[in-house]
Amino acid sequence: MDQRVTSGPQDAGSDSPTAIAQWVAHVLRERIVKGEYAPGSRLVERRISAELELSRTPVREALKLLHADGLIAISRNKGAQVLQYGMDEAIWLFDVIASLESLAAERLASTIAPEVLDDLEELHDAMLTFYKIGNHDAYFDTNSDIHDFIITHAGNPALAETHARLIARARRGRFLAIMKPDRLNEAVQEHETLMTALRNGDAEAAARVWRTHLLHTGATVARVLEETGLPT
Amino acid sequence: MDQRVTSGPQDAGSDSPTAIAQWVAHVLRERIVKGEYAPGSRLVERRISAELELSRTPVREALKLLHADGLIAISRNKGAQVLQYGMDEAIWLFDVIASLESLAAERLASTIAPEVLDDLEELHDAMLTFYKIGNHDAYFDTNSDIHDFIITHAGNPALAETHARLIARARRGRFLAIMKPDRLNEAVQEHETLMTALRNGDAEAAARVWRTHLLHTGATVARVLEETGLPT
DNA sequence: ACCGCGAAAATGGGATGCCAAATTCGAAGC
DNA sequence: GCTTCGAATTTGGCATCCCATTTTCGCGGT
Repeated sequence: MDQRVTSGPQDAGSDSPTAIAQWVAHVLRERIVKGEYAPGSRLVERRISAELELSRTPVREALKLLHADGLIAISRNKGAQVLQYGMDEAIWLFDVIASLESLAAERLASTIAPEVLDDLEELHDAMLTFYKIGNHDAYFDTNSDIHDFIITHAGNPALAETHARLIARARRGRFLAIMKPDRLNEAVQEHETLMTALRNGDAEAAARVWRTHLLHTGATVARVLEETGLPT
Repeated sequence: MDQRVTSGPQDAGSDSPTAIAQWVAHVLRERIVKGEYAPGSRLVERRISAELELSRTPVREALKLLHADGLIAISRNKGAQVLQYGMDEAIWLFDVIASLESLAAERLASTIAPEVLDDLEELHDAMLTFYKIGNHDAYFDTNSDIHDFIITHAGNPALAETHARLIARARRGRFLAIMKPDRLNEAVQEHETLMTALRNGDAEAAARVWRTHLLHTGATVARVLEETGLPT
């Protein structure tokens, strides 16, 4: 297999430090998220270095990054192994994400400036449009943008960092779980409720609906994980 | 090479992989938390390797760990730098920690087994005793044990990991902030309220009081940071 | 056939050398 | 005396080598 496709390490912002390691981490992360590396797969430093045609050092750093992301376990003479991902993991993960994004929504509701709200309204409208015309890819992308927007504009860097640490694992579930139409309707309604709360500056309502929204999403992911293949 | 120093890396559980890097990280983390390395200090790989008498590799890994802890920034040719820590950082941090521990308390309240509650009662009683006799060190240690206990027994590994990532920074503030007596009384009362909620299996009340408790703690830390030296 | 046992291979951790980029500092020019 | 430019130094990133430990696997004994 040759992942050395039309985009080498140098494409990913060579100016930033440890750019190569981050590129390697990105490549491996995508493979794990997309299931190309099944849970339990062994990621051997020397094999990956040979495949990507670089030394073990950046690969090793990349594996540490994936470990920090919670995607792999690293043991001494067994290589890095892709962690299992099932119902329990999804529930646990979204429980935490729900708390964090709820906090973000709460803080955002009480501090949001009109022009920031306008930007969010635009994203929201775009999402609604994609929803109505049935463009699922664009819908999900815009949906992710909205969630990121809320986290980013909550004004809490520590919150943003903590959240960022968890999204890789969340994406892992979302990739398997193409939301069902019924859940989709509910999700859109929850988004609508959040917007109302933000417009009214109702922090408590924003926090509540957003936590519920994410817990529902987690439950949906867990359900899909249960229905499809049971890893482990 | 033989890096055998008094109280060297091999003391910290040589069985686990990357034991040396973790030992180095521990050493440096303590120095940062205790203010031995002031904010803005430069942590140079080669200098630390020389001082600890080992090669740059484990030191480099340790620096990555501290970076993941949010204690330092790493830039290409300037060495790792200790991040600032002031009011804002403390508020941000405890906002997130409050959300996480609140979730833990909520989940624990609805699932706690009687024998687990008994263990927690013991910790709680011990803390009250230390409080009454004025043993502040033991009080704070037991207090930390209680917080850890709640996180650990909430039954959510993702939550525990996420929380663990943040405590290093929290300790940084707590080291500067020896709580004031008035806040201490309030804190003890909040602990008492939590225990009541847990005994009654009242998840909502447990979540509410525990979040309040941690937000108060964060505010106290911020206040002390404001009163003492203003870094930045 | 089956069970040990030991050698060989696999594998991650650590040490070290080299390189590129950035910072520093002194000398030259104004 | 002040500014500017360039060379030397500093410093982290990457490559490569060696080592300890674990795993694997084949051979020999029972």
